[in-house]
Amino acid sequence: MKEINIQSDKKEHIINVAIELFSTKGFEGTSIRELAAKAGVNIAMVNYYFGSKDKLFEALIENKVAYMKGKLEELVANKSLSEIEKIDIIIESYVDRLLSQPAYHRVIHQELLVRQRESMHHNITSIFNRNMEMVKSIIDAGIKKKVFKKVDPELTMASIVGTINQVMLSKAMCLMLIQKGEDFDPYTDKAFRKRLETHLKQMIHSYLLNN
Amino acid sequence: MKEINIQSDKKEHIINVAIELFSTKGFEGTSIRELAAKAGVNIAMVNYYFGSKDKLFEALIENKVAYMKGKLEELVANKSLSEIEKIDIIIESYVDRLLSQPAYHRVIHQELLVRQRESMHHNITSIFNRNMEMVKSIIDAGIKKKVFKKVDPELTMASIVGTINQVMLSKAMCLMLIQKGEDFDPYTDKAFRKRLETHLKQMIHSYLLNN
DNA sequence: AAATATTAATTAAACGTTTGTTTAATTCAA
DNA sequence: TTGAATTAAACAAACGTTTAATTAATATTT
Repeated sequence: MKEINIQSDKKEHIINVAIELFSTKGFEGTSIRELAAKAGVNIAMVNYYFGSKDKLFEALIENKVAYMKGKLEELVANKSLSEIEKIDIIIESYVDRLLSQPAYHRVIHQELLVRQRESMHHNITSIFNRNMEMVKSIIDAGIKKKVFKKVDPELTMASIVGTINQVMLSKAMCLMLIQKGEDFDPYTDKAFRKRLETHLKQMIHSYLLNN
Repeated sequence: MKEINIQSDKKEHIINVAIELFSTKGFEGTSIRELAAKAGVNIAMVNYYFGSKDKLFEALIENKVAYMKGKLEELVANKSLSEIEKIDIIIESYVDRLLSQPAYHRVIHQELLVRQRESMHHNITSIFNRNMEMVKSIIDAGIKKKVFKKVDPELTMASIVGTINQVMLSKAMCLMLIQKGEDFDPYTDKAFRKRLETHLKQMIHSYLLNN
């Protein structure tokens, strides 16, 4: 069984090590030598598999970006759910997605923050934009039905994602925020995930809902 | 008049060029040669003034970090303002501070995201922590007086800062968010600033206030 | 089934650049 | 004339990448 897709396994292993290193040292701050050493492969293997350091980075992004692709479209089209239920599901899935892959999302976050590789920057923003359109259409529908107040749909989206991103920004800051010791890991802790979900739902509910 | 503090002027000029470059290319992604060229000085001048690239970065951070230092303490102690008025002032000053220096705060943001220079990371988080304590004390006071609901003070802070950070993350994404063209600059536009302030105040009001 | 040929995976070494930093000489200002 | 400011050149180290040789695995032929 081990023999099946050895190359893919090794490629994926390199990608996973790269995510870990890029997330804490940045793309430019990580050398191929360091990456190869930590992954336990020869320096030349990275270029052998991916062609270049830049292409490794592209492969890293595309490897996981498809995740949750059609899910939002399904959710919007679903007619058996109310608008606020849809918003709740979005909050839950965003929290789940970001907290379960903190290193990967920190890499994406970096790429959004700097503008070194313009095409990749564009890829990420356009994906985010599509998600934004979906959320906006849900909020607009809620406003039309007068179950939602006349809020700012775009900035509401920014508040949901921004709150989670703020917590994901730095483990050290997150620990300060929730007053825990260094050994505590907020991103795997179930109770913290629940706390974040509850806060977001309550805040967004009181902002969106009439009465 | 020009002759007064030529060195400080030049140091500050280098710092300002560095902020611009670091914010779009990252610290590791910016070379001293590129920085010197853009600042119109010799390569050796950077080390002559700051000692090293790392120390330039430290100087860059400390140069502006003191800004708004005591203001929050004053605000908390002020007895002629209600809790919600204090929160509003905090929102206004955060929006103002972040939007008027987008490049600088993107550099800080990067340094929080990666953990290359541990001591600087620690400096930034501890400053943020002090601010957080202040906001928390205001919210706690509001809860005690029963003008605020029993909310999550820490995550409320995360929502305020996180919303602004989300908008500051990428100009391209911000433009998508607010559906404007490439030539529009959201960070200098007064109307956008007002829009962000209004959204934050309304959201936080409906979350915090009883009735 | 064994031997051979072919392709893929892996390696150590070297490549030319670029990096941050330093030197030693020169210009400028007090 | 003294000290600071500025320069061009050189430094070693680290960078991403390539090469050429070797080992391992797969396919083909006897």
